[in-house]
Amino acid sequence: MNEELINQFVETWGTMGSAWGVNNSVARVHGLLIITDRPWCIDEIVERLQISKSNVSTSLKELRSWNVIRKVFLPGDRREFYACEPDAWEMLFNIMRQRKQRELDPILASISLTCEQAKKAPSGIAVDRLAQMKQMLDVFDNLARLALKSEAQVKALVSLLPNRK
Amino acid sequence: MNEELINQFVETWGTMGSAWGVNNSVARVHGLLIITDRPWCIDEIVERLQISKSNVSTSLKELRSWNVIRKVFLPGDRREFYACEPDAWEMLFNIMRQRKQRELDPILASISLTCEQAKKAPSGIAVDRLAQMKQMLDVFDNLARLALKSEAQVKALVSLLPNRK
DNA sequence: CTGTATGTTCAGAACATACAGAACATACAG
DNA sequence: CTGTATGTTCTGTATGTTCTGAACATACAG
Repeated sequence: MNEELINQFVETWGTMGSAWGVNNSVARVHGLLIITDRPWCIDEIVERLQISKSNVSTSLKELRSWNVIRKVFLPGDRREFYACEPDAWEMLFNIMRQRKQRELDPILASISLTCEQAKKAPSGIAVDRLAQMKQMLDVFDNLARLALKSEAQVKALVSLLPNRK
Repeated sequence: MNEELINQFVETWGTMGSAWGVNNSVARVHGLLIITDRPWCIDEIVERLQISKSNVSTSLKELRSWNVIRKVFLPGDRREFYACEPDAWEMLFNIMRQRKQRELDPILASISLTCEQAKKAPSGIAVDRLAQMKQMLDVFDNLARLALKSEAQVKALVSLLPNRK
């Protein structure tokens, strides 16, 4: 078992999480499940990552809410194990779905409202600037919708992209 | 002057910032510059947003580092004014450029390294899972490269997207 | 039932971040 | 020069987040 490489990946994944607003512990647990590709139970994770059981429990709950891990029951074992979503793109889509819903949709609603009001208002504010922002967010919204509606096609499409030398 | 609508937008932009890992004050200042579309000096921002001068100064510095605002000198006024990048897409590209450089590139480098080592190693880790992750990050890298290399085309392309009803 | 294994929630400690105000730096007017 | 206007950096405090260990809940074996 190549402990050191696992650590490397887990810490990288943790760092990446931090950069994107995901708690470090949560991301490390996720990283562990990704890189080892086998089910882990809480106490094994506690032991492996040297963090408290409550922290692991909370992190797993968080990961479940993003639909990127699932419970696995091993026959003859009372403990609950967790394994990560096996398809990386599927994982990404699940995260996108959640983030769009939690973060993009409310913002878009709010900006649209402001935009509407601004058109009627006596003004003094940059109406077309505001419209530009709304338009940009709309584009994201549409891209996300398209991608999430046609997951298979997106997967196929990205595989056509030129590889960097 | 429509104070209330400005507040609405500024707070929304601040909230959005928080969701994407940008400090709330930084995002609010940015929002103010976006929505009013005219140059502001520090003390005006202090007065308008009711935050300290040091906070505004730091926030402006941060925004400058993302290349989304620029200094403006008004004739006959010693103060430094700031206005935001006038083109929303250009603003987005500038942010993408910075985030890619600061966050994606280092992660990609680290994962690539781990991936190489894993191929040679005695294993026990999920090599193909790791490769899948690397491949996904590569796709992002390529997409970002393409977009940033052909900004005009991207702007043209997104305008073709279907609008939501 | 009862005791043990397992998992979750809670409360406070440790840590990190954000912010205001003070101190400092700079540059210009007179 | 000197004093004032303007901006930046520093420092301590307040606020918020994360993490641990303990308390609590649940479920199963015997």
